[in-house]
Amino acid sequence: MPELPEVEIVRRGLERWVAHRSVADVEVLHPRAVRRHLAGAEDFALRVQGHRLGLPGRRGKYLWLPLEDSGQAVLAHLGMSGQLLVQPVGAPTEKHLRIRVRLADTLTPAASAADATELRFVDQRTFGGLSLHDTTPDGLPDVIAHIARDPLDPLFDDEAFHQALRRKRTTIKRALLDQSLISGVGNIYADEALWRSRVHYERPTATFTRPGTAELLTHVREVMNEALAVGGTSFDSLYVNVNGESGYFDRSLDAYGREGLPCRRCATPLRRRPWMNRSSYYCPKCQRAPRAAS
DNA sequence: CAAGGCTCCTGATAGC
DNA sequence: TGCTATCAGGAGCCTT
Repeated sequence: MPELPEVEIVRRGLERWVAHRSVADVEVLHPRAVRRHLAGAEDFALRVQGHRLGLPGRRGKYLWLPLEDSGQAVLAHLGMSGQLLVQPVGAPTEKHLRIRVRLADTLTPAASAADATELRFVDQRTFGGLSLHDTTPDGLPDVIAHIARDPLDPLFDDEAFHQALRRKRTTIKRALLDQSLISGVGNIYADEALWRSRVHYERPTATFTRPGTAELLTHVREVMNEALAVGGTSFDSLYVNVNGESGYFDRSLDAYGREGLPCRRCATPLRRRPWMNRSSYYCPKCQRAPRAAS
């Protein structure tokens, strides 16, 4: 399930293999994979083809490919199970191939047709998709202007984040997953960062002290950087990076998915609690529930 | 306006 | 064995 580190790995793959190439043709195999396009998938395809692709950008879990000289960009979100694969032309079609982007040129003038590759969007659960948007003057697709910077962004404002927590009347895990406050954190890394910080997921955000917020951000960054260092997490075989290679960070998870297994700090069995139609994993001893919470 | 809940989707797995 | 129920969950959208 791609979170910031996984999406960044994909972005780097696109930069290496797809940037500066031109779109020859777009084939949409599943209409739902094209998002927010009232004119339909066919119109989306027509508008994208013929353009040269610029350097891929990323904000949080969104990534995009600028269409040069158009003021527009193709925005991608991988959802839960989405993959952007660079595959040899003619490679067997994936079972859940949704969109195929044929590229007009090869990587080098000397490359033969046998080396030609294409970009494929593959997505089993179709929570993800591609869309086309105008870009703001700073190059951001306009529809993601509300997405906050991520904690690895040099311009992320720790103090502003702390003040936002103080103002909110919500709980910390909800805040970590609120992409308008801090982007790139999903269910897995939220649980990991909270476990490292010894903070219960239902702690009210308004109770955070400045040092407490600082420690939490430190752990969010640690978790993300460790995942980046090994190329992202994968544990259900649905996520692979842009070249189809699985990550292996899942072996390093301390909280997520470890219900009943001993806490790596205190050996207390970890618990899983239903939470917002998903699960929260935590150590009942290290991460004490706030008094107001159940 | 803020907060929280609902919903989209498919496949693996558990349970009977 | 084969069916059904449950779970996975990002984020737009809706309700309160």
